[in-house]
Amino acid sequence: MDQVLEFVLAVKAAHREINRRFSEALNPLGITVVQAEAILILADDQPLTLGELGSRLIAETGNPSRLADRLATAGLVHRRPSLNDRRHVELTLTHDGREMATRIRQARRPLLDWGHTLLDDSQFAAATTALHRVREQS
Amino acid sequence: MDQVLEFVLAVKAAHREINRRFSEALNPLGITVVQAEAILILADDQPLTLGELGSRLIAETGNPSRLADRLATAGLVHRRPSLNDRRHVELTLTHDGREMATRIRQARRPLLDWGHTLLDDSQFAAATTALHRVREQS
DNA sequence: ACAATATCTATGTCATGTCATCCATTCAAG
DNA sequence: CTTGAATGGATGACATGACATAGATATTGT
Repeated sequence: MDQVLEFVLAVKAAHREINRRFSEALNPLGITVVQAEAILILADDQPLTLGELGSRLIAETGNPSRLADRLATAGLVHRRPSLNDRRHVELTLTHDGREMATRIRQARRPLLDWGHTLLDDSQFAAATTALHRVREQS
Repeated sequence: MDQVLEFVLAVKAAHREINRRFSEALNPLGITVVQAEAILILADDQPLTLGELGSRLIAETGNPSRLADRLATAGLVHRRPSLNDRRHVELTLTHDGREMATRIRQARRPLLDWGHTLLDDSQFAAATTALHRVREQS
């Protein structure tokens, strides 16, 4: 089979497996993989508007307003219209959201440890570089 | 950042980019990436039951009965209960489905050519091996 | 043969990705 | 300043992935 096609299928398969494992690890916390990503992004860099969060989530199009809905409903995120530009919505973590960020980091640690058993550093570096290449070139 | 985490994010990003490009290429055909995958799988190996198709699509859980619904509605796939075991549904491509398989292969060729410009063979082989490792190990 | 179990598919629910559209707000051109 | 364009977000529509469950059919144990 074409080598590019094999690579593409391998990316798909790895993505599903990674999602499955992370989803399983996050299940006790009652949140999804994407929700966890959003919380960690906010924990690193608050406040963010919906659009900024969307860019960091690598969501090509659209905005994560429904994701923010669910996080707000779950009491993890606070939404407030920006004072400077009332088109913007500023997102910040609530107290529960900050606690959740800590629990997410704890929950994913075993997965990262597992990952380190799969490949050595140079292999990870090479694979990551190859994957980045897909996005860099037009 | 943790190397595993970088790898995981790179897999996500590459997956989205790949899907975006393939989706764009298939758009003129009026089908989605997953539908195209299913059609090519059937073109290679007919007939298949829903469960068999599901395995080849690397869908972890569940069955692609709704996917088959849409392909049948679009007139690309024929569904027939198996005579041996009436729990099974046998899927075969219609005439339109076989034509679609050809058009899918044509539509994706430029993408595969583009892929070959990104990395050389050994780089693809290394990356694919690394990605497979994610699924092999438990 | 009958009953319990297993298998395969269909279907419902929820979260997400993607696309399109609408509305409020802001900015820019005149 | 007023009007038109641009921006940010909300929302609807559709396909999908994942999970759960139900119904039909087949298999197994007795």
